[in-house]
Amino acid sequence: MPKTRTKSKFREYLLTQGLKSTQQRELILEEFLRAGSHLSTEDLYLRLRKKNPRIGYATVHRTLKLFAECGIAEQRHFGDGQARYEASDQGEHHDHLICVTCGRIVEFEDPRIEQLQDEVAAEHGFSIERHRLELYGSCSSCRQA
Amino acid sequence: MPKTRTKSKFREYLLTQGLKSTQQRELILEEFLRAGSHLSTEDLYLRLRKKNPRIGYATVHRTLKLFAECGIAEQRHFGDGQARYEASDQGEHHDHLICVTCGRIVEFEDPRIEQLQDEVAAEHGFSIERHRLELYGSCSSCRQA
DNA sequence: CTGCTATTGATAATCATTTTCATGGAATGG
DNA sequence: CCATTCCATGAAAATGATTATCAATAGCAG
Ligand SMILES: [Mn+2]
Ligand SMILES: [Mn+2]
Ligand SMILES: [Zn+2]
Ligand SMILES: [Zn+2]
Repeated sequence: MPKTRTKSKFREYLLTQGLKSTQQRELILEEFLRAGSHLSTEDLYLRLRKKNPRIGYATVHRTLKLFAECGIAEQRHFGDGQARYEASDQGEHHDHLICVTCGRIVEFEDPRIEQLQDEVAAEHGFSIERHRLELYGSCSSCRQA
Repeated sequence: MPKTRTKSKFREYLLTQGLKSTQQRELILEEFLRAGSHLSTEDLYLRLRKKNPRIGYATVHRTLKLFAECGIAEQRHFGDGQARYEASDQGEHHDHLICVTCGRIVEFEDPRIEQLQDEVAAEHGFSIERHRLELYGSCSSCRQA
């Protein structure tokens, strides 16, 4: 959760994998942590270009995948055709409410739902390794307008 | 649910929309209903080519979208990058268990989960218009192997 | 420093999906 | 039955997101 901790986790990952710590990777991680969650590769790329116009899209893309491999970020898909990333909260899990009008995303976690998912899976002989729950609708401000 | 009913619903839709009933559309619907559920455009296209090699991919694609518009089919995305379609059970809803090893898909519906989703949404001031719940894991046969 | 190797970024390749457009076919009204 | 109109079709190209390629560059171990 603290940015410093995330950064050291990433540097450690690079070390153990024989990868190099570079200016770009530092910059991308810095901006990724500064920016709000659920941003697409393009979102982050555009933000980064303002600070360093020499950064390449491919590098941003590869670095975000690295973040995911390393466990400091998670990839999401909300049905608009592009991958989004968010910083991961160390083993914590949450699902999403998405406003189809304004795009607002609210995170939630409901242990009762998680429990029922396990039950359902067990009834069908499945063991779950991950799941995906997204609720699409309109947020209160969009309904008033 | 009965195929004849689905077919007449489609023909009726074509009529009311000023669209034409064609050999291809009849053929595609026939094969769509015959084939198992959750097939991709390509899956259906390949099946159709065996019977009529002159059919075009674009036509299959457009016709599947027509089915969805008309309400006789629903589009799904299970994270493998391609859209899948299944015949819709008239207002009935279900979610999916997906085996990440063999690709098997099991359908389920749990009113308790649906209920909790509504509660969670209400707590955050959202009104849900649709949702998506997918449980990924391994089925019993894949775990034994 | 030097040299080895990973990384970078411009560009091209992929892959599913969607569009384009010339041709063919379905329906309607003589 | 014919003509006309307009929709549908299918081959091919366009799109958009993602991923691969490759020559030039930059970490880093020695
Ligand atoms: Mn989130
Ligand atoms: Mn299904
Ligand atoms: Zn909203
Ligand atoms: Zn399986």
